[in-house]
Amino acid sequence: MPLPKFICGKAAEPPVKRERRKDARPGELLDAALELFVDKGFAATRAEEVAARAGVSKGTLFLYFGSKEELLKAVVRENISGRFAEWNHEFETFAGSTAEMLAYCLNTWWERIGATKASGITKLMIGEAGNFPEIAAFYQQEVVVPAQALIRRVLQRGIERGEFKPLDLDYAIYSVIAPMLFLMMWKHSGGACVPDGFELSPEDYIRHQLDTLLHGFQATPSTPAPPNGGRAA
Amino acid sequence: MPLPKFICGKAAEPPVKRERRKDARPGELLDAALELFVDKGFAATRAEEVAARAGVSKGTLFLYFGSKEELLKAVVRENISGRFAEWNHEFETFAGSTAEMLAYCLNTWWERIGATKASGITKLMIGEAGNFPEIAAFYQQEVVVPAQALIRRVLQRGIERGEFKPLDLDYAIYSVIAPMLFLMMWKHSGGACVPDGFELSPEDYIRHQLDTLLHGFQATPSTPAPPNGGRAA
Amino acid sequence: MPLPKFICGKAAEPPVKRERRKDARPGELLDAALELFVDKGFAATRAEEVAARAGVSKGTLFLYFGSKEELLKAVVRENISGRFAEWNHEFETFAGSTAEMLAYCLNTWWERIGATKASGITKLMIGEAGNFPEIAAFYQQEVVVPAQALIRRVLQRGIERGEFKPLDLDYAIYSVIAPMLFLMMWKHSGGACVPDGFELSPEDYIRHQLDTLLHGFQATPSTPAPPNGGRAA
Amino acid sequence: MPLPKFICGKAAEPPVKRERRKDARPGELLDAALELFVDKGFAATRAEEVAARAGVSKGTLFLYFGSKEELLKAVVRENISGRFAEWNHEFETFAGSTAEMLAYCLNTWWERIGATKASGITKLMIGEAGNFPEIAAFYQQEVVVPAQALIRRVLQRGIERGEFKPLDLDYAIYSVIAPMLFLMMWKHSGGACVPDGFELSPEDYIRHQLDTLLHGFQATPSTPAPPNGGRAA
DNA sequence: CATGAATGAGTGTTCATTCAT
DNA sequence: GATGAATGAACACTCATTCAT
Repeated sequence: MPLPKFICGKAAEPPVKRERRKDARPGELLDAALELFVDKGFAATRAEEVAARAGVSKGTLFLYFGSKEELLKAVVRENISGRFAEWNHEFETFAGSTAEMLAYCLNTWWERIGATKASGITKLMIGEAGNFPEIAAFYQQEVVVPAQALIRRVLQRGIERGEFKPLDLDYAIYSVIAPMLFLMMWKHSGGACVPDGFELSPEDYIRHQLDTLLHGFQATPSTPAPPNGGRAA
Repeated sequence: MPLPKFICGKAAEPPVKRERRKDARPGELLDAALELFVDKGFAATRAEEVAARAGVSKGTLFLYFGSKEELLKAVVRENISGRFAEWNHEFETFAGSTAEMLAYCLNTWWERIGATKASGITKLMIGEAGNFPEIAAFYQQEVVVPAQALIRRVLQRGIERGEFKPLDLDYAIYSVIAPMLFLMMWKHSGGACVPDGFELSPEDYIRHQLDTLLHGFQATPSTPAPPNGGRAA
Repeated sequence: MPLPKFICGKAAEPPVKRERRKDARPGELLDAALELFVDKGFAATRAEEVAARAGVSKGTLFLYFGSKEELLKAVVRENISGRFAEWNHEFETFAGSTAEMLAYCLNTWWERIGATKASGITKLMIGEAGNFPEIAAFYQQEVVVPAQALIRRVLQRGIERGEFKPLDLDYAIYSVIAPMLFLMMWKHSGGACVPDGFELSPEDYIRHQLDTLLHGFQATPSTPAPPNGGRAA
Repeated sequence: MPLPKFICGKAAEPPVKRERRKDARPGELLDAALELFVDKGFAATRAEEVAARAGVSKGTLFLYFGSKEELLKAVVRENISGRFAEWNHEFETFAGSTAEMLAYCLNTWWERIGATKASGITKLMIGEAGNFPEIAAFYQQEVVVPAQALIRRVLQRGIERGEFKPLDLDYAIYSVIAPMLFLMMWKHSGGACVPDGFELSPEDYIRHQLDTLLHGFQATPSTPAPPNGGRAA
């Protein structure tokens, strides 16, 4: 029933270069998966596409990852683990002012995460958390919680050193996080958050946000808070 | 096989939601679809689930919507149409200060959109924009662009009336949008943006953000801008 | 992307007669499955083949049976349940000699089970018991145990009534069962037990076996064989 | 690579199963395959499992056997070759009574086949004959036919020597075969023929069957049963 | 010779979509 | 109109087989 293999007049088609690079595969697959999952969503990405983009066959994918879901988990782990340990250390030994610290924090985040493919993970998680509670929990515990803890510590430091006014940390934290979230959505939401053609310099945006944030955080012992600044009813 | 529903002679039986008015069907389907699409993602939601939640059969869904994709489009359109026309009008005739206007703007947005299921659409679009460029374009044009225009107009008014300092609008806009985006993700990201147990009062959060924003926007009445405000290196 | 359906010059091919006979389906599928499972083994039978033989599409199969394994379970149940209840009753009220009873037993078994497709189930179970312990247990409990109990009761009766000599029932039972097993293998083993062309009359074989069995069972070796020793009609 | 077989000068060193002699490979693979095929069926056994059990890699299996099917064929052939030649000889020169001969026959069969893994082949063939007609034919010709011929010859001898009454050999043969078949199914059917916990002594069972058989076969209707009929030692 | 990474045809299962009732 | 039985294309995953090392 199967047609003869070399029926076409051409020469015997090169018999499928079977490379052999066991160690390189998983990484390539994870990269391919990250990109496709972020672009098209988990459910809409076919396992075979991932394999193809990594330059291997479908079977090979399952040689390294037991299932598509395992692949997703691995993608999340791969792009996250260890980031915060390193980061926390940097901040424990930071010498400058807390304003500088916050600036360093955001800029570094952009460089290391925001500007890289890793930032797509957040979008991915937003879309799939509902279907994969296990992965969502993992992400939350490995990323969300440490990230917030880190920011909280920075702001706390500012308050303790008298650089920042007494802040309601539970809210202030999200003043810091929201802009980062925004940047990631700008990059990955396909226009669902920012009009397509919009030119945005993330670095400028971050600088801008820092201005605003620090302006709001700063102690300003002299200037009394505006009587009731534009506060909404 | 199922017994007739009202076989028992007794009286009781409250108005029984009537047979289900024909005309209401599409709306119920759209509601069901919105909820499920937001919860589980488009691809992971089965057409039959939507139908079941709307209390109709699978076939009926396709009677009203030619395909699952059409249903998605309709969901997006349904939850957006006309919002901005109404809104724009309100703001053209707004009398108070621009600070009040911005406050009104955010609070109203929360009431009418943020707090409702409609806010899930944004999450939905973020996840599916990549797979449905047509819908993404539609959403952008019908929602994202008008929304930004509206905010831009508000900020512009503040500047023109001397209430706000000269702002770089292209960036300032996103200082307003980011917090709203954050609130929507807080509600819909299933813990991918905010730790699960975190208690947040959206109203307080908005008030907080307004404080910060207005503080930053305000036209330095007396105090000269700090030499180099907390700007980060 | 998919090619137009009716591109070929012919008239529009009859659009797939969609019959609609819900109640008939499961039975047809079970029959088809029994036959194929017995012929080719469970693992080597494709779900689609079963569906095709039942005249439905692959999807329809899974509409009625959650999985191929469920189908196997259903096949086993379908062809067994209730047989023994009925049978036991017949024997409780049996009036004749125990020799006649045993003859009736074997002959009836052949008519109702051995000669029908149901006899293939035994072969099926023999082959698949290792892979489906759950089904094997079910089969054992529903078929093997009751069958042996029934035969034991018959032999016991013979002994109690002085028709049979005192038998070691634990072994005697299998003298009765082995020939039946043999007949099933003859039918279903594809020549692995009996040479292919061998003509065997099951009825004659059973008569033969009965002769031998009764000869061996019968009490009073001194007494000349009864004029027509318990021979069954 | 494999060391010379008896290189070690010392005494101790029990044969240590040596590195694994090249020549032994196919045999080990055949043993492993037999066991797995019998336990799980042909289709449900993975080539890799067979290799693993034989202590070699998947690739090696295909070095010795062109395909899984070839392996099956080899398993069947391997466990059959020459058995009957040897056997036939033994019987041609048998000196005792035919009753003794039959007893010897069954007991020897149990020792050499029934009690060994080879008995699983029958079960295997029963299950797979349908899918591998070629193998089935081979098995039939190499095993089934000779086995029946042998038994036929024994019974014939009994008749010719006046030890047995005139038997309808076509049926009598199967009175001998059925119990052996039963024993194999008892061992290999996973409870599909005999309830799981049932304790059966094959030797006792065979003795029992011999009694019955000889009782039925024996000539001399007038003569009371011989003091110790053809009973086997 | 032996290995095990790589392949891809094959199969169970799902689900959007159709259509006879 | 409404229904839900039926369909079949699509996809995750398996595993016999190949072949570079």
